[in-house]
Amino acid sequence: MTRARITLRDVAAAAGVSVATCSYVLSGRADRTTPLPEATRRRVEEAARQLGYKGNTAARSLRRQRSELIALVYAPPVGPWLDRLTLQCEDIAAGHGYSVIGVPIRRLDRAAQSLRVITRGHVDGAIFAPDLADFLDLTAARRSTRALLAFSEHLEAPGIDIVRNNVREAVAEATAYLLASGRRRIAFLSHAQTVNPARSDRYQGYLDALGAAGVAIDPRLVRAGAAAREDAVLVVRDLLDLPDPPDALVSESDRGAFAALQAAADRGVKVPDDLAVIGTGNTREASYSAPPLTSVGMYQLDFTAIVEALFARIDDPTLPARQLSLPWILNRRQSA
Amino acid sequence: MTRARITLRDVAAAAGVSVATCSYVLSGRADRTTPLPEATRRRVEEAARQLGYKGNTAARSLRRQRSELIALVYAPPVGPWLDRLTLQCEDIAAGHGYSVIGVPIRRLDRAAQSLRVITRGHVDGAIFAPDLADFLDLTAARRSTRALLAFSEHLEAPGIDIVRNNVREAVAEATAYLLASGRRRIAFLSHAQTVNPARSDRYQGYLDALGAAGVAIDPRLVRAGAAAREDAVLVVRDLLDLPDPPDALVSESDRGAFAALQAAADRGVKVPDDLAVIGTGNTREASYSAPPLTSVGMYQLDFTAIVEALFARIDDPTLPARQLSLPWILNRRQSA
DNA sequence: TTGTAGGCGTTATCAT
DNA sequence: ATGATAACGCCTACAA
Repeated sequence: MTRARITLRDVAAAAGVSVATCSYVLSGRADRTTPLPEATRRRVEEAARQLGYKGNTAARSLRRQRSELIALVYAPPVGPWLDRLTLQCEDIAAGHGYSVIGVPIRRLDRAAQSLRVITRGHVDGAIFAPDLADFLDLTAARRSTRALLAFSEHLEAPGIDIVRNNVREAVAEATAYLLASGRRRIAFLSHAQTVNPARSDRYQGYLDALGAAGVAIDPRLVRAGAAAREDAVLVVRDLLDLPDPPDALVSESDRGAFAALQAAADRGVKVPDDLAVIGTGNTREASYSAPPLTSVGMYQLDFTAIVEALFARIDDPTLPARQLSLPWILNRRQSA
Repeated sequence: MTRARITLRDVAAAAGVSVATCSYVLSGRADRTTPLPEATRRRVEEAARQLGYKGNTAARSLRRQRSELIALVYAPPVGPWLDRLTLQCEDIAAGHGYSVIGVPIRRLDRAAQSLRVITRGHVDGAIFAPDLADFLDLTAARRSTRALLAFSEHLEAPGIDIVRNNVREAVAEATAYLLASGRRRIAFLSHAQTVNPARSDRYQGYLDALGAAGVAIDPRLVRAGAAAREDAVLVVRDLLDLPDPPDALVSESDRGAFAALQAAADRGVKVPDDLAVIGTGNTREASYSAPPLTSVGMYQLDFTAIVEALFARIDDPTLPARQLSLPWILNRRQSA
């Protein structure tokens, strides 16, 4: 119980060889010209197993200048796609001898604290999930790690690989889809306090589609302040009580869309017949709502190339920054 | 860009003092008998700032035999309570100079891989969220870290602090609540393949309450196989189609309870009038369903004592294992 | 085929 | 009041 930690030296003593040999056997990817004889290798492995040798990450990191750890930075709550990303990260990381840790950012105003794991040099690389990198100061992180990769629509930073989701185009496509099905009074629901065209790709996409179709924008149909679900319900009720209510609604979030479904039920408005609803994010709950929510977002993704890009940069941090693409799509369900 | 990492030696050179002094100024909590003169301290701090000195965690860990990192191990998807736990962990950890990392266990069969962060000695301590510790082999983890704390109903392991939630008692209370409101045909819905009384505290709680009230168990009302939501809907529809259908339902998960709400809607059965529904877990969605779901689970928690217990054990791993308690309660909403 | 030795960057224990 | 210096445990070029 109180027995000291087993070190390489202990193993070496037990196996009757030098620590160097043990190191070669147990963790050596050293390109030795000649491999060790089977007998020695076995003796060392046996001794290590018997003693329960665990190695010491700190010592190894110090020596190798690598922690063999990558971080996945994200903002809860998360949906299925982050699950997939994590799983794939772990697989690919394992292939490189790396482990993956999660860094949940609960509150943006404490991000710096959460990111200490990165800024203090605990990890060799980090992946930033969507809707995060644009609001974070990554300079400290960039200096203290070998590789950074961010899902972001706008960020451009030297030495950081970026993944674009083409959110604006996807929302435009969704809006166009509503227009194509004959809807003309399409509302837009934002979770921000005020709708700032300059800051919202989603709103821009909405505008793009209406503009392209030559449909005038009715400012009364553009509503903000739908951050909390309760507020969103009130906002949508208000929309439905207009003398000329919307016949469709695009929400900047799935949460707002769920609120719209609820408000519609409250008012006896049928979805999708009287009101088509499209959410954004394609969260897990979208499949479960009544009716299931049509939502713009990622789906069925293969993140392999992205994770490999991170490892490529870990191997060679001087690589030119790359832009990768992972377009959002319209996931059609029953609400529109 | 390619400039080498700044080390203490660089700072020392710049400040014109020794590395020892720098170490003391920059990170020394050593209880020196006498504090350093203000002038020296300032000179060092200035030099460090100018050079952008970051420190090296690996070296520090190696020397101090501490990583100043704790892990929070959990199984997604997560609800609000894990958010709270994380937030409180981060606060308390920060007070101890520690950072928190998340270790999501996506699949139990790969847990060992995910747990390498712990078994390889990257962290000084780890907290295991509920429904995890009982299915994991913690021996490797226990040996490679200073402190372990697990939310678990049954686990008893030397040197691991345990938090009990009293799940069985809470489900019994919920069932008793249904009985008290006059329900007699109370169904039980399990997400397991078969209902194994020996392994399910929730089912045990259900049995306890029925037994105490002298209500006979109708085996037809006990259903398993409700793991996926779609399956659960079918199971509940089947229940509702019985000649003598249930007037209440206790689900082993909130997911199953949502399915019950949906199945009830499909069949025109009113909740809670014709069918009272109680879920388990008190997940975030419980507040959002129609009607909002009454659910047994944790709520409004203060994890301070728990996290502090972990740090106490980090400070002194020889502490006797403690049992802490954090009872589940019945969170009443509208479905029962 | 195996061992020796130097060093990764810090911190702690002495000296000075 | 400050500075040498020896670990911490591991990896690897080089020597034997």
